[in-house]
Amino acid sequence: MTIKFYNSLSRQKEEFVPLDADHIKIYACGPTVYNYAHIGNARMAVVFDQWVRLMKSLYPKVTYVSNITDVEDKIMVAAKEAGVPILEITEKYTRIYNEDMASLGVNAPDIQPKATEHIDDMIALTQVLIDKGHAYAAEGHVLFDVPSDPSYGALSGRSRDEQIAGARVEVAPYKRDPADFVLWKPSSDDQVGWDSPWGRGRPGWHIECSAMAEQHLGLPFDIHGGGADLKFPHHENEIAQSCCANDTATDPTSFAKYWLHNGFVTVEGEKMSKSLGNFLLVHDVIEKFPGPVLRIALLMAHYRQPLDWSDQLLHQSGKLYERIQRAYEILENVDSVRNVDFKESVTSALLDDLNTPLAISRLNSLLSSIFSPEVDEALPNLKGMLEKAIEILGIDVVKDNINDSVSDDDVIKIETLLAERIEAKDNKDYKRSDEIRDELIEMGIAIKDTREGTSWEKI
RNA sequence: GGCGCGAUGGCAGAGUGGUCAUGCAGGGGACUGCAACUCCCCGUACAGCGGUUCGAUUCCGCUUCGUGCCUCCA
Repeated sequence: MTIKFYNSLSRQKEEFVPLDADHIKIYACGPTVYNYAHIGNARMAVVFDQWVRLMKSLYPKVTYVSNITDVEDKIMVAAKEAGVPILEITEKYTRIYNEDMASLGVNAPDIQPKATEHIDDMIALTQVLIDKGHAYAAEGHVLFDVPSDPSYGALSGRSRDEQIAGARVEVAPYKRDPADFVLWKPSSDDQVGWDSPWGRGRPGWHIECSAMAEQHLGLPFDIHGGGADLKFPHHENEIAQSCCANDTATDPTSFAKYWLHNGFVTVEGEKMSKSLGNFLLVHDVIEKFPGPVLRIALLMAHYRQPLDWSDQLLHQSGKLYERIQRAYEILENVDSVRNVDFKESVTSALLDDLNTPLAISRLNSLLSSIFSPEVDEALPNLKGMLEKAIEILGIDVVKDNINDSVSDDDVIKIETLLAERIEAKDNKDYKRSDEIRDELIEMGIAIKDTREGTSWEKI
């Protein structure tokens, strides 16, 4: 019952050994809230929700922290464009993010800290770095002194020389070293800012996660995660800040022991990103597809692999979701028995670096067994296995209440037509019965004949 | 330019040194008046070239192609 995963820091698959098996601590970098979340943002949320579900099924206590970045230059731009206060933007999109993720079956993090509520912590951490000679103030900025960190580059596997060679941005004149990054920057009067020992300003991006992770989890903690594009520079810089502040710069694991990174969602092979403009908003997609279908789609590929978003992916996910719903209908009056064959279970697939594609294939076999059980006596066990699988995969199986949206008048009309159709069928007047079916389809109603009679459903 | 990842049947996507992935799509059949659902059957997939091996899709090397990070990005 041990978890294995690919640790980005060691670049190999390892067995997860908790720092404290009685309390697992996980941090994952959350979104910057200035717009609707796109599918790529959702992948991060679903992947780490999946990790946390697995962890919570194995350990007595798990604390999952995932932040909201609510101070950032892009937010300031968005607020200015909309002509509203920053808070209005950040509150709106934080709420929408949480609602959208909930519709995908993502449980809220145990703690969801906001950057603006930790400015003091960031200032304090920045001061410590200055005091210890790892940071310096210059022209209202405070910069992290990268050459002062002997382990810098441990996560991303880059030497400083490589970065300089590849530097595509002009180096600010106040930087001592081109690789130095901002911990604190000055704000003009019309920009959001806080008072600090270095004047009125705002934090750089990386410092917030160092501050919030330490504040809420303590150091070191077990697992730190996020999207693969955060590995460098964001995560690299977090390690530098936290380890240097704690005089443990030579040991990158003194911040977080393991690092997990999810791959990207792509569209026609290219990364879905805001800059390319090829992104789809979760908010829009859930208008057309149930949340669980999106979640299944996001779990179709292994979390470290790219996931190509397409209509066919959604179609396939939708089919699986229908099969799950059908299985629940079949099992409606069966008592479940929780007695899982662990070796071949969905959970055991997840233990191996969160192999969701394998888990889904096992779910499919399970569904087949439910549709055609060797003996009916097997059903209670199968139901138990299904419930366990669905629970750990976070798939909300909701009975379609879509028929509720049909008006009472229409229901009467439908029932009348169905009664007429049964009569026609009894008289072997199949021409008439097919006509009735066509009429219903025109009304947007699909029917199906079962042993128990005819059921109908809004399309 | 530096560092990294990937290449599996029409599509998606696991996995393995030597017998099965799985799903979607497609074809055939069973069931049903017909549909739908469900069930059964059907495709000699592992980029190319070398090497290691009794044996490689799986290990090693090279080539080609694709893609990611190095700039805000999950």
